[in-house]
Amino acid sequence: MELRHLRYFVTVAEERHFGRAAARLHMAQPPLSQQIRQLEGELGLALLTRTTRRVDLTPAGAAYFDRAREILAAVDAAGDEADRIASGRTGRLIVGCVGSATYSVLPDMARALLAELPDVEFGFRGEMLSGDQAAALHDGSIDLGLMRRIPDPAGLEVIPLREDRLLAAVPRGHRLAKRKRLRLADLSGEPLVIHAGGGRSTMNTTVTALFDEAGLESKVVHQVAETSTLVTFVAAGLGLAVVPEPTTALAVPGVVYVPISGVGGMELVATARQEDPNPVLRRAVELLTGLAEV
Amino acid sequence: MELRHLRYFVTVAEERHFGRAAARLHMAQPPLSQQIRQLEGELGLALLTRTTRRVDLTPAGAAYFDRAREILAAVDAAGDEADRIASGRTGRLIVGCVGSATYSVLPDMARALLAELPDVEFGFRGEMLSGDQAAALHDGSIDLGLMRRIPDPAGLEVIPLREDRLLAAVPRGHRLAKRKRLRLADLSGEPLVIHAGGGRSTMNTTVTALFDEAGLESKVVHQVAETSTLVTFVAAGLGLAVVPEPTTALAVPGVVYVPISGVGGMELVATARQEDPNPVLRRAVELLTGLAEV
DNA sequence: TAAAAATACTCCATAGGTATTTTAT
DNA sequence: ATAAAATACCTATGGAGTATTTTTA
Repeated sequence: MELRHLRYFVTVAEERHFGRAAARLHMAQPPLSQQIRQLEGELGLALLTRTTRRVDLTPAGAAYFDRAREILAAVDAAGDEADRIASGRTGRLIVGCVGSATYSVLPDMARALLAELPDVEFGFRGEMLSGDQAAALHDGSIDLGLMRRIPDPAGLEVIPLREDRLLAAVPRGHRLAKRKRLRLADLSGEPLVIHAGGGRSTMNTTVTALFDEAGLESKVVHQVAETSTLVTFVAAGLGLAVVPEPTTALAVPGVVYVPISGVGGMELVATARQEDPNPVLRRAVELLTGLAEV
Repeated sequence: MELRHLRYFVTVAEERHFGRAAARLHMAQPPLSQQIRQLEGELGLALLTRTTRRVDLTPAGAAYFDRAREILAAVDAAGDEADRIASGRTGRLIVGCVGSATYSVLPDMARALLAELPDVEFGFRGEMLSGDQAAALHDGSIDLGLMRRIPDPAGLEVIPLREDRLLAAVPRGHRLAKRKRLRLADLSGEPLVIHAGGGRSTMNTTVTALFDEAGLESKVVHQVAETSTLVTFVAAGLGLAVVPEPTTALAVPGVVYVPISGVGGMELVATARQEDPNPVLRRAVELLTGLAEV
């Protein structure tokens, strides 16, 4: 059976006349009769009762008529849907994000994406470590990652977004809290709260490396999984922390942010599977490239 | 576009391999490739990404794959549904019924029909006058009528079901209530409650005709639309009534039913549109014919 | 270089056309 | 008597087959 049979049957059922139906279908009446008979033969039942004066639907034909119309509409709808997806107007996009960008960069980006692609279904996963995002990109559980630059982004496409200064998060009242700026050495010996996750966490690796390279002692008193917890711990006076600038969006009372001089910033990048054909991703990448240039 | 394209695409999408898909479809690989390309051409978009090592679905292709499977399943389901309807296993049947049969014959029949045709959707309309049922059959608002035999059943098929004796409904305590049987003359001069509806009501016509033919006076004090009201009025002592035997199923306290001798019974028949092709109706008619013979 | 899809061509099955007959009102 | 569907037969489009080339991992 083919869609042709359904199209022909629907037209005959609408016209209740083989001649008029054939005209509407731009074909002759005999082949139309043949095709309808062929359809009835395949179904093994009568869809129409014909006399020379009347063509009528049998009860089975009436039900089949309804179904056939639904099927033909579904065929059209499937094409339209595919078209919307292919053009990037509809689709799904799961975005991962590191903790430090979850509270300022991610909301801004979500706003921009939703404004530009209103019919796209977005999923946002905050507080993901950069290394976990790379794995999630490969296994397909996210389509786009907002992460720190990682050493080996094999098979991944990297779009630079911004460079974030490093700040020290200091409890109000601490001797360093009044400083306009400070140097890494000022933190030497101070109790530190750092990100958990070891090598999978870029913040953990970076902070540890900075102290090591400068030959300074890092006295880690706590390792926490979420950026929000990190800041809360500082506010509670449990220690100091080194954070990228967007973390200041977490304006927790009792925490003061002081820029650290003499250390490089941390790059925030958007990452996607290389040559991922998802048109929504392509449009999102274009949009992010534009935003980064501003 | 034809179902062939959907079948081929679904198979390729399932196998992710043109060669294996072609084998499953019992055809060669080149024409399969051609048909898929033709489908993509008609849709104006890519459904698959092919290399010599991998065949993958594009996002649009993944969506189209889901839809195509739904559509193919719908095509099968439509055929199955038509088949069930054609064989009378599924369908709709609206049954009309006269008041006197609404309370005993109709429930028995409903039970029998539902037992035999469990997937059929029945609709029952009780308390319909025979004339109204004939009209309802012609305009399609009922498919089967349980009615009294009418004089001119043009275009209708009539199946005799049973002959109902006529009884007098008498209030308890009335002088006739103790009689084993009575004659029509005993009712002459008594206050009568009869069915409303004039010529459209067979009960009305029959009772009126019986008195006229016997040259007896009929003293009609009330005309009511429902059989239940008729019996209630008798119970309330407003008058006597002539009713067919199945009405006794309405065992209202205070009403005694006494057989009337010397008058014919009233035939109850099932009526349907002549040559109505509805298989459910055909099966119902068979069933009723069987029941009537018992 | 080897596996797989695409291309080039050939063939025939069948969708669709024309002429005519049958059927029901 | 007539309108309309069915039948008979013919034509030709295009779906499917075979042989070969191209591509990429």
